[in-house]
Amino acid sequence: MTTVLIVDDQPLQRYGFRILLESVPETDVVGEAAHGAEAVRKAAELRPDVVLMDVRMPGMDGIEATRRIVAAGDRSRILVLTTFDLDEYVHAALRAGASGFLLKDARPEELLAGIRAVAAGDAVIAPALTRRILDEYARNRPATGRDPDEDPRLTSLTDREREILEAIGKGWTNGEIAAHFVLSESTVKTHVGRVLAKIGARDRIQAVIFAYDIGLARPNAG
Amino acid sequence: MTTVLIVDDQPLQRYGFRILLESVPETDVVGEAAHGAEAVRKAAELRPDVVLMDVRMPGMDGIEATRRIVAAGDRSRILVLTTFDLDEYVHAALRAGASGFLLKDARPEELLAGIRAVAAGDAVIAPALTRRILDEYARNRPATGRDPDEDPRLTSLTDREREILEAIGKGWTNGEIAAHFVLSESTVKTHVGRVLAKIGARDRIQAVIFAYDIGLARPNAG
DNA sequence: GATCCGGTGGTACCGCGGTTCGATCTACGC
DNA sequence: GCGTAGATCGAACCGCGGTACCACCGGATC
Repeated sequence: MTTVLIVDDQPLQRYGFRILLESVPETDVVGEAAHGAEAVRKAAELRPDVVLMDVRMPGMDGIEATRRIVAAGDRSRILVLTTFDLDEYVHAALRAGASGFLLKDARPEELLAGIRAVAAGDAVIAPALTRRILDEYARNRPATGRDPDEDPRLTSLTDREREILEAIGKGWTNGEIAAHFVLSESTVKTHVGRVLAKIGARDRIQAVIFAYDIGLARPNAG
Repeated sequence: MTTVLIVDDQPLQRYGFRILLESVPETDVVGEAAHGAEAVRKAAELRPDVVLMDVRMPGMDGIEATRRIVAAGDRSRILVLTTFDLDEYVHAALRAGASGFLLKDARPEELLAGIRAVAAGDAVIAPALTRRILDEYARNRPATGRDPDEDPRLTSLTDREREILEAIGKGWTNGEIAAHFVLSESTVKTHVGRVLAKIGARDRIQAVIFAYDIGLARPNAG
């Protein structure tokens, strides 16, 4: 049984959520809140498994409320809901510690599945938003300051050589690189040799260090 | 109607997917491939809306195949499927240009929903994986405030071995390490061998990466 | 057609890296 | 005194890494 706190400034909207959640046996609505401050208070008091959080609310908005609930250390998971898929909302909500972000035009089953996932400790994001987040993520992870592309020693590398350098940075042997890119080991050696020459490294170990220094490789904590 | 190309080296797995996809009216299986190379060829030939791509395959794997199909500029969307939720796979697949990443233990409805989303240009990720991606995305790199001393794999090292590991992290050769500490190269080799064994690295390159991961070595910007 | 570049592939060679055997020496604890 | 752990050194061995040199192909450019 998953306990849920519904946070939305519109009574009708809260009513709709309540009806939906009470129509299935696995969720139990333990409270409602009409604005951020009330949400923070009730979250601390009711300790729900999941908080369904609207973004736009008078007074304290859903983002700030999310931040405070997360900061309070309660184990409640926050599932943010909004009508608008503005990037700022998504960014802010996730930064604030939300476990999920769905649009209000989601189908009922999607919302229920989202609550299930969030309650289980997983995360959900509306597919339409996932696209944009992934684009950013795949493009070498968010904003860590330095952009590898800017390094002059990298601009001289061809696309393939850059891929090879990344592989070296992962600690792969020539054989592993060959297997991964489906090349012969000879070809890999040729590429590696050119990479080393271009970036001014005497061996692949210096190349690994180079990759970390310019941010092409990143420490993998934990 | 969404056209789908099924890529998996296991015929039984392909069969299962085909049965599932043919059980609903909205998807149409237009082809199958048993390995990466065939996938690339058939994707170019059949131009499916969605490619269901297995990761682990003999010869060219799913990651490389994804990269090539995306690079070819076909509008096919790739939905990567795997049994293992290794971060390495997820990273690689997304960087390769996949639009989605699901685990094979997904329920049939989830897979169908994923195909729907991907075909619509959205992206999907298994909730269990989304959690980790968001963690990385949301916390904008927490300044690696890790203390090397805390790592249990380091406590087993003697003082000398720890010095050696630091030297390895700097990219020094055995000869350079010997010169710096005024030792014979044989001794350095002995130490290095023990360090590798203790931290579980197969060669000094893995040791360098290890040193960066635990914060013993730090990227040197510029 | 000629040329250049990037990617791919092969052979041959050599040295470093890593392992596996040893071995001696010191410091410390029982 | 004895045992142990750590540091030091050596010989021999093998494989991977790196270099040198050459070759072929496809596409872009001249």
